[in-house]
Amino acid sequence: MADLNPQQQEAVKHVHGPLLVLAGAGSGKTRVITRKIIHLIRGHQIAPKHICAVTFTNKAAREMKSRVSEALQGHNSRGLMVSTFHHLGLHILRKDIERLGYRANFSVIDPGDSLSMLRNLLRETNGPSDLAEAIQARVSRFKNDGLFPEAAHADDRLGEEAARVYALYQRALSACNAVDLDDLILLPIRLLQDHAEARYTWQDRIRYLLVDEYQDSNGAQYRLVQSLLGVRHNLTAVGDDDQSIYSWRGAAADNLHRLAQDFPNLKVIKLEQNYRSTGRILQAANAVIAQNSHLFEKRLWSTLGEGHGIRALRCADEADEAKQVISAILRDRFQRQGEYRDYAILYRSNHQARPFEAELRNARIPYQISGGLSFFERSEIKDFLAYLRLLVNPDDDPAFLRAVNTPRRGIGGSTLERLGAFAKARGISLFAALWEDTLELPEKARIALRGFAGWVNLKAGEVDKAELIPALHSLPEEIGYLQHLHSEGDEKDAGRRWENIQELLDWMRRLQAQDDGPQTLPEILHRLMLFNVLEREEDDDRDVLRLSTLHAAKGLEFPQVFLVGVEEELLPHRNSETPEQIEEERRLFYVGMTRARFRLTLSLCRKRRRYGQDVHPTPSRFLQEIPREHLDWQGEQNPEAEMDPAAAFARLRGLLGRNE
DNA sequence: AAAGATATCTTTTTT
DNA sequence: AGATATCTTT
Repeated sequence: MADLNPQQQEAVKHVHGPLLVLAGAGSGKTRVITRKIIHLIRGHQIAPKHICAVTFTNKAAREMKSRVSEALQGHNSRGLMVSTFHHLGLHILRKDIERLGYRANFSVIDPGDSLSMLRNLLRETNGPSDLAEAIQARVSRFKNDGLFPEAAHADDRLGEEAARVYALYQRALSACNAVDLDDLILLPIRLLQDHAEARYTWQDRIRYLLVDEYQDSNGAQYRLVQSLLGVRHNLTAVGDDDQSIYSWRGAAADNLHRLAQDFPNLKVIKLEQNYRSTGRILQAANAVIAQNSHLFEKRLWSTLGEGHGIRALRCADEADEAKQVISAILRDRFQRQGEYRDYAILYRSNHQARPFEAELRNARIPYQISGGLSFFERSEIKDFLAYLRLLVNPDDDPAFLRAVNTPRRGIGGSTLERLGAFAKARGISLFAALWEDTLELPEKARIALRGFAGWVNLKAGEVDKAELIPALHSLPEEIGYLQHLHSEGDEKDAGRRWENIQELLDWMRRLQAQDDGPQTLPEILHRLMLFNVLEREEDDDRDVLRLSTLHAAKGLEFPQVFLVGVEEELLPHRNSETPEQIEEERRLFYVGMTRARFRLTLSLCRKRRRYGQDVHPTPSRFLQEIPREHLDWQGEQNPEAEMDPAAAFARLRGLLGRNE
């Protein structure tokens, strides 16, 4: 323990009772959790299966797990649970969902399917189907707040409508034997609340619960944590209210505060020594975040020396910004003989990545980008997964609808509509409905439907018995998917899509080959549903430059960070209006700054294209919150930055002349 | 059903 | 500007 500071040690050694660790950026919080797990296992002889650590992302979970098992070497870490909240929920449901009236082969549907289900429900009930997205967000919000349909209320029209549809939606899901992402938290709450036996089992199983990024947990997750703790209260919550950036998703940073009320004997430890950033970066970040109101006071300090000031780059436009940033990276990398992975380009919203991607491709620099279009949103992947889902759970209506006519089988819209109405009236799935003899259909349609359904049944049995992966490999051919791809687009496109399917199969094969990897199709499928990108361990070791949103950068660190587009309307984002929203934007900026170890560069543009029109952004207000002595403007002088934005804007307009 | 023309919206952030 | 949805025409 000699390599931990006194506060970290205290946190690790505090084993019994509730503990809150207020961990500033770069204060070694992941280390504390990891070490505590090891301490529990080695020092206190706790069986790994009684320890559960919850992280915010899959990646963080993977990292933590590998660090623990590395340190444990001799000890077996089998049974140790390190996962996201959603994964934990899935784990619980896999064991106990039958108590809630679902069957064990339940599907997890993606947000796209959930949206179409909601849209259909709205259409059927003459609701505002054009507002399906907004309603989906509201329903999701209910769920994130831990509210079941009967408890969901709202005081506006849209909310009322959402509450109404929420109930229908849950019923529809249950007819399909399916759950959505939010249910992975919500249903376990219901399970633990209503089923004492399950409650005791899980409370006995999870004796030590450690939660990372606690400031980003939402109401539902808070309730889940409470119900898992039971009377034991062995909770270690680690978080930082200054890094709370998910309130739009229902996260409540005052979950940190609620802990103090819920547990009078809560022990609070602050970690204020920063091991990541050099002094001037930290001082600048401190100055910025000092503008916010705080739940807990803390002040980060570092012993890494003063370091460089923060470099500020003024660029002509977004293309110039990309050019300047990337040539600065190239120059620096050459001088230091460093690696691409030492640099990250961070931005507020995804679309800002575009000019950078263009520039990087141009310069043939390898890069990795966060977010954007996910692998699992590609139509060929969705199609293929729909087949797999159907083999596991034929009642999965969204999967059925997708698979039944891809490739075309001559089952038209009117047939499906009639089938849908029949199923709805009886509260059964489409698959179940098509076997009913009372269903009135043209003979041709009936034969087509039952032919397809018969194939599903046959194949499901086959996949169950035979060697799994070979059986799946033949699937795309068997359903004529390759042909389907070629009939849809050009050669190149079809080839790429086919490769994507092969890649997915390959990924499944590797998942299965892992030590404690999923073995059966349902297991593999459940695992797949919780990823939005194909994540591979090898990816973490590649020497590539990182492009990332500020949100996705949380928890990461880089020797050098380029935080781009530091302009009003972008950061803070134009939709952020209330003081609370501005504070969240400021935290986002703070999170970005504190990712940097020894060099932080900010950039902003004089001109930018928005919706095809030129705009002249003003420097972000956050820029002015950085003490001037820590800010080094590059190139020409920047009087604008010191001016009031309106004055700067007027001056810019003058400089650029008439063209608006 | 498919191609082509036109209108409309887009840019928050994600497990 | 570029992508996507919707409408028109064959």
